[in-house]
Amino acid sequence: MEETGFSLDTLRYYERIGLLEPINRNAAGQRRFTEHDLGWLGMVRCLRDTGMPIAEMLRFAQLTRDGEHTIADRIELLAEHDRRVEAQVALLRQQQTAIQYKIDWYRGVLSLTAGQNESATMP
Amino acid sequence: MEETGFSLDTLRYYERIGLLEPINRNAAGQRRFTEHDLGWLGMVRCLRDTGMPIAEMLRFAQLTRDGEHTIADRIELLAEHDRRVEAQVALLRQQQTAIQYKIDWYRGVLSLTAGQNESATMP
DNA sequence: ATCTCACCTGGAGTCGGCTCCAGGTCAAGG
DNA sequence: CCTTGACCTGGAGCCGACTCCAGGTGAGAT
Repeated sequence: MEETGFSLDTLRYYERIGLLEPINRNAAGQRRFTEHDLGWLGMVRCLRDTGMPIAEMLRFAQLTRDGEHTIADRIELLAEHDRRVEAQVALLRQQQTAIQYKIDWYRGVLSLTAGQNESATMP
Repeated sequence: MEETGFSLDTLRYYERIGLLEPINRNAAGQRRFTEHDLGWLGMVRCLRDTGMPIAEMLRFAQLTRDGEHTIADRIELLAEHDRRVEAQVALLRQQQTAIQYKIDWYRGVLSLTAGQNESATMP
């Protein structure tokens, strides 16, 4: 199995549920991914890793299958997802700040405690 | 139920699994969250929303229960999580760029098609 | 006084997203 | 020629994180 970045089982699963159109097989019935498949898988990876649920990816897949006249819909779908990603990043940044603040706070406690030990162990 | 940002069921679940220490009750047996509880819940929200699995939050909760001598461990845990969040944000940004690129590409197709229609509808 | 209603409990169910299993098929290497 | 190993299939199982259910309780409104 070529390194698509997904496990074989996951690829089979994606094909089963229709997120991938039926993959071509060689004489022995084994999947042979085309460049086209790999391109689509790249898209899937991108959407999945940015948190798009499978149900929505299925909708996107359906739109791409339905032809050129769905392009406006596809743009809308992606643009909305893009907005969600934007929001997600903003929230992550904010929460990261809180985590870092907490770490710094702990560091403060730690240096105070070290100070205490210092004076306690140096009478 | 006060707005902790979690559903009542989720709060009960968190208490059951030990992510929250047992919550004080009023005479009727209903939960009354203290400021301390709310502070901890804020932390939980922060960690959860940045993708920390419950198992790791449980570990963090255990460390805080175990007292001051675990502070170095807590710093380490949070610092490592912080690194993961950093990586997550970087990846999201990258993938967002790909999504935006795709949107632009679709827009290009769309304007070409519109152009075609234009010339097609204007003989 | 009775009704509504928001909470309580333990336990079971759901959902998304995989992941594993048993049994079978080919192709190539020793 | 036989074994190994990577793939095939349909279907079942698993995991994390909730979410819902049935039956019950006490407090306040009508």
